[in-house]
Amino acid sequence: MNDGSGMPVKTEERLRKPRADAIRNRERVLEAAKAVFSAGGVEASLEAVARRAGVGIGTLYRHFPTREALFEAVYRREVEQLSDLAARLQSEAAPVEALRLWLRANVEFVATKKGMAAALAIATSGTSELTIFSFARLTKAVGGLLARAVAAGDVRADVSAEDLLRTLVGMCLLHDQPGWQAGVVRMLDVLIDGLRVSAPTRRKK
Amino acid sequence: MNDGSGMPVKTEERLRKPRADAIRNRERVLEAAKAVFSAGGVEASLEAVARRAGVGIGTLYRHFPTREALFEAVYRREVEQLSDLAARLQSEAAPVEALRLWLRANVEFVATKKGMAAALAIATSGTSELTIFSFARLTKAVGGLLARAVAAGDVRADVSAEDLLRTLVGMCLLHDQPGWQAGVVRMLDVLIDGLRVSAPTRRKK
Amino acid sequence: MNDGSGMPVKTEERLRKPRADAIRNRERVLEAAKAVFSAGGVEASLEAVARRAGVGIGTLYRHFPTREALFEAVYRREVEQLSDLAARLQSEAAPVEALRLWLRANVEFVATKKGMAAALAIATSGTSELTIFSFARLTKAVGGLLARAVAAGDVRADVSAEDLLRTLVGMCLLHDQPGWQAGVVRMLDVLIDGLRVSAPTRRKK
Amino acid sequence: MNDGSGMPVKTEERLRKPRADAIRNRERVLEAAKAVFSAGGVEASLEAVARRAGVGIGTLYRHFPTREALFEAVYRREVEQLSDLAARLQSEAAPVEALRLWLRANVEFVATKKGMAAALAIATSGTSELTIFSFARLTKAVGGLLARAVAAGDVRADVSAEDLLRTLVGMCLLHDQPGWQAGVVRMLDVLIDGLRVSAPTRRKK
DNA sequence: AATGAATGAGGGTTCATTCAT
DNA sequence: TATGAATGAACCCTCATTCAT
Repeated sequence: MNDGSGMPVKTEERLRKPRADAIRNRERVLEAAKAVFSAGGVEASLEAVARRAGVGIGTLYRHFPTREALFEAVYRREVEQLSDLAARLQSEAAPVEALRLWLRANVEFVATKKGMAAALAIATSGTSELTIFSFARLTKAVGGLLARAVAAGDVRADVSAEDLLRTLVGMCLLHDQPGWQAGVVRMLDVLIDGLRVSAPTRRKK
Repeated sequence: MNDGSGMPVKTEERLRKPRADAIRNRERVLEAAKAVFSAGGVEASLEAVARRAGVGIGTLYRHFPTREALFEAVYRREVEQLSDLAARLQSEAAPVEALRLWLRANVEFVATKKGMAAALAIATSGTSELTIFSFARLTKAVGGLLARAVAAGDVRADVSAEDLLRTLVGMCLLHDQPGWQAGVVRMLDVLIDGLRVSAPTRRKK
Repeated sequence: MNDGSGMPVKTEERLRKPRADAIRNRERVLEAAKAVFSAGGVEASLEAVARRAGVGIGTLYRHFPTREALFEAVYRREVEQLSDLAARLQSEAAPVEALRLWLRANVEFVATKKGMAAALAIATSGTSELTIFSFARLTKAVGGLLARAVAAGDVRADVSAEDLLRTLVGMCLLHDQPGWQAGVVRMLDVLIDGLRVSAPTRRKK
Repeated sequence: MNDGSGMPVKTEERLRKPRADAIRNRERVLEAAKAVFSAGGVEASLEAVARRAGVGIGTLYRHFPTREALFEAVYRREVEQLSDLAARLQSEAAPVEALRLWLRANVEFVATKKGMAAALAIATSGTSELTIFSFARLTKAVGGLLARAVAAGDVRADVSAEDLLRTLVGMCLLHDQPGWQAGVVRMLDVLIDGLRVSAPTRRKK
């Protein structure tokens, strides 16, 4: 899989040419898919994606042989962003605040990219090998924040990362009601208050 | 044909036509719909419902001329049961406990009748007039319990019934993971702790 | 089939009871069918007919076991009216005028009962045994008028009743254009002028 | 991939993609549609058309996204041929003869391509913008011939092109009876005799 | 590699017709 | 007899996926 050396070892002349446009097309499809899944929901047709990307449907299939593969590719980067954010918050905010901010960031994501809700739902309940990876990554992200808060003595220890993640995602699934975003943020605060070990500082809005 | 009494009973209010099979079929379709909506989500095919119910697709359409009508019929009874339970709990348990029990009852419902999750989701996010009614009814149920707890000074006043209901439903939506039920019950306790005005009594498992 | 006498001859007790409502229902269905076929075209659903008649679909089928049978029954009386009219015109108008009036009467029929066009079309092109009878009857009607005019020396002899009937019906089939009725009447006059043996008296409107 | 000349031809106006099969399929669908619409009327099922054409239903829809589009494609060429013929006859035959020949050509068309009857019927009674165009074209065709005959003093002036066209089409609609074609030709002659201003030359068969 | 034509399964829906009550 | 419930074939149409060019 990896050449490993800087010198051409194989006779595969394929390595040279076909890069530029192939990569551009792949990128275009990803962009289009994000937009289309956001706007039209997860059920959007792949033809619509291809059309928006300005490529043939066949090209889409070359890059992403199944619908799942495309979906995976689309939200993998989102998952990575959230994961990275968790790492950053670990060192940039107090334990409980870091947790709160990360949870809210998720809400933001769903608010701006409707497709994310489905993506997260799949990540948390899907059975495919691909989604398992994403679930693990997100669990690790929230688990790290949670563990730090527990270690600091701020948060009770009997709640698992999985449960918290699942709750978060569930809360975001019903994002079609007016005012859902404010409601979810409010409930996250309530939840965090419930998590606190003692004297839950009632935060003022 | 004969009412068994020996005397002709001609009063037209007598069942003009028995329809043993019609009733049975209607029931079967409802059962099937509950199961299928549970497994396949709200978008499940009506043909699948008919197939599972063991009736022709035409029969399904006769009883429920629109998809909406079927939904409505499926979840109306569940919604009513939950609504009735809330009324009963109002007078049979202490405010916070009543709230907790009702929330848990919802989880039970979803656990035993998978269809409920979809039903609740529809009730909380549907846009049809029918679902609006159901949403209102559930909101009223939880709102009553919430208001009582607030009035008793046990629970903070800045959380709306809508938000609480939506959170509950969201938490139940991902019910395919192993151990989801225990996790949700745990998170509900956390949530209630967060709702308490003071000294959250940490409940022991 | 016919009792023939005024005294009960058969032990078939069925002869007494079931008349009144059965006949009424048959009549109602016929009326409804005429209305529905007129309004909704020939493709109208039989359920719609039954609904309009206020009877069950089963009842409709009891009286008219096939769609064809119903259709036949509906337009048979219309055909009979046209046939009777031809007989009357034979003795009440001059040969050519009688022909003209009868042709126009057909147009009137179609104008007031849209279904008639289809009925006539079926009568002239249908292959079922039932329609053959109607075709024969109408052919005889127009044939009588035509023969009389030929015998009087007013009309050429090389046009068959079938051709004339078919032409008439065809002209009426396109009855959806605005002004079709006046147009058809005008063309019928032209046709009659063409039929005349000599000096076609140009009729003034 | 290579134009065979040995030199790269990059001009984009070159056929970007040959689609031998696509063209063949389109043609097949058109043929099938003509046949099926003829046999089963305008309401014939598109699935039947696809079946007869030997292509998948999806292919039919790709080429003709709506039923209307298929109609349009089917009869446009026929209408054009008839229109062109009218233009040619204007200069190649005496006024009345030109009219007669054109009317007969229509009969021929229907006789050889049964689909034409439906096509003409649609053209004369359809309400879509497409059919209006076709109706206008045919009206213009017959109108030109008619006007020339009127100008020559051969034909009465009080018959409109629309009426004449509609009559012609109606006459051809019932083309399932044996001997219909001879009958229609005969009636067309009668009609033309009726149209003549004076001394209708009785044509011998 | 890219394209887009072809395919057909599948979902929604209607209705003619049969059959149990 | 009258009723209307049940059935399923047939239509329409969409789209995921395959394949020839």
